[in-house]
Amino acid sequence: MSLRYALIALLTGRPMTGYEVSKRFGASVGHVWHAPDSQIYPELRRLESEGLLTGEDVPWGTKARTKTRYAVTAAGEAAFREWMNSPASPHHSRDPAYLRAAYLDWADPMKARQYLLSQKQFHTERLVVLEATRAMLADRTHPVLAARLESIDEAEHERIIAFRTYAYDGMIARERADLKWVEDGLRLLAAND
Amino acid sequence: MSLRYALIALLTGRPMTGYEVSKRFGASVGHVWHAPDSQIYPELRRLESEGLLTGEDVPWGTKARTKTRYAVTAAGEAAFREWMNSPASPHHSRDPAYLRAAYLDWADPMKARQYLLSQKQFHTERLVVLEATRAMLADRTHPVLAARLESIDEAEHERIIAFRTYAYDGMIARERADLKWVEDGLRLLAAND
DNA sequence: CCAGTCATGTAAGATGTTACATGATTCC
DNA sequence: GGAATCATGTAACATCTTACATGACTGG
Repeated sequence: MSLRYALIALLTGRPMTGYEVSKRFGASVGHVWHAPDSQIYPELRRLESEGLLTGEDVPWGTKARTKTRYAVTAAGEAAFREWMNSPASPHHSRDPAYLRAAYLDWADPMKARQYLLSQKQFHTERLVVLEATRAMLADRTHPVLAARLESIDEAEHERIIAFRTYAYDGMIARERADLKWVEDGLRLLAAND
Repeated sequence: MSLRYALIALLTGRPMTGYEVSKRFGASVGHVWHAPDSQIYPELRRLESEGLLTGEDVPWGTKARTKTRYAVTAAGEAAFREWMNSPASPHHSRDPAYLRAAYLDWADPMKARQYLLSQKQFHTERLVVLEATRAMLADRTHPVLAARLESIDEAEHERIIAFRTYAYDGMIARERADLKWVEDGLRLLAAND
């Protein structure tokens, strides 16, 4: 259910084609919510059919080819606002990392170490990307944020930026906690073998 | 795909009926991996049909009623070990909390505050439960862990407990980070309104 | 002219959620 | 006798993953 709101949220920044949306989901939005193309295109169509987005055919290339540029409608903004104001259902996290960690005694120590090292690399890389994105939000060089700010009263800019960076602060804090945890795991393995 | 390994992992502690498994998923295992009854019972049957578990009918009550007690087979242990040794696919976290946080400017400030307060309560309560469970693992009063240890050479006990508590340390650290983040959010809201 | 990007999906299957459904047993 | 617990699901639907599929356009 969150995918649709992630899509609307993104498109409040500025209108985009499905392809652009899909690229964004591989980058900044993807940090917050991941989805593959095969979910994005159909969901955009569904949102359009429900009147939360408009799909405008714009010419592309030399021939009579077109691409669809989606924009949020007033109804879409209202639906998003309503979702934002609705109470959140408790979120069950289901992270296989904890399951593996708890039963690491069942793994070959070599493989366990390899696993933790790959986790370490994953978190390290993700941390770099998150921090870079947060910096782009803070200094307003983030393209979608910049587009969004243009359509908004300047008095509100600071507030919007504060919330966007706040979300990244949470993700960054979590990554740091996870990274430290993985490093503890490597020490634990080393101590045991 | 992880549900089945969570089930096998739990049952390596000791044999259980579907009902006991389901209760455990509402408690300690549930911290690591959540699943409702409607997933648990069919999956246990599937695992039995694949030979990873055995289902033994044991009498229950006075009449000819029976319940099924599941136990891990050698094949089940092998499959679990194999999974533990396989490289982990990158895990895409999809936490609606970050999506909401990033767009908190769209919410009514009152509702945003209520939302964050409910998040705070959720994390606080979860933290208490996680710490209590971790303590029970550390002092070996956790029933499933205790049962598991009985069937295992004492030289290995420390190692097993270390990994079980290590998993909880990760979840606890994450909860603490999330809690701090939520509190920052409340301060941010207060500063803005 | 060829590689990379832009553009848009379908289809099948796995997984997870929500709601509903039923009855025995045990303990007070 | 009644409430809580034990026991076990089905059914419908939503969501997500994985694999496959196609072709035009752009820049070097």
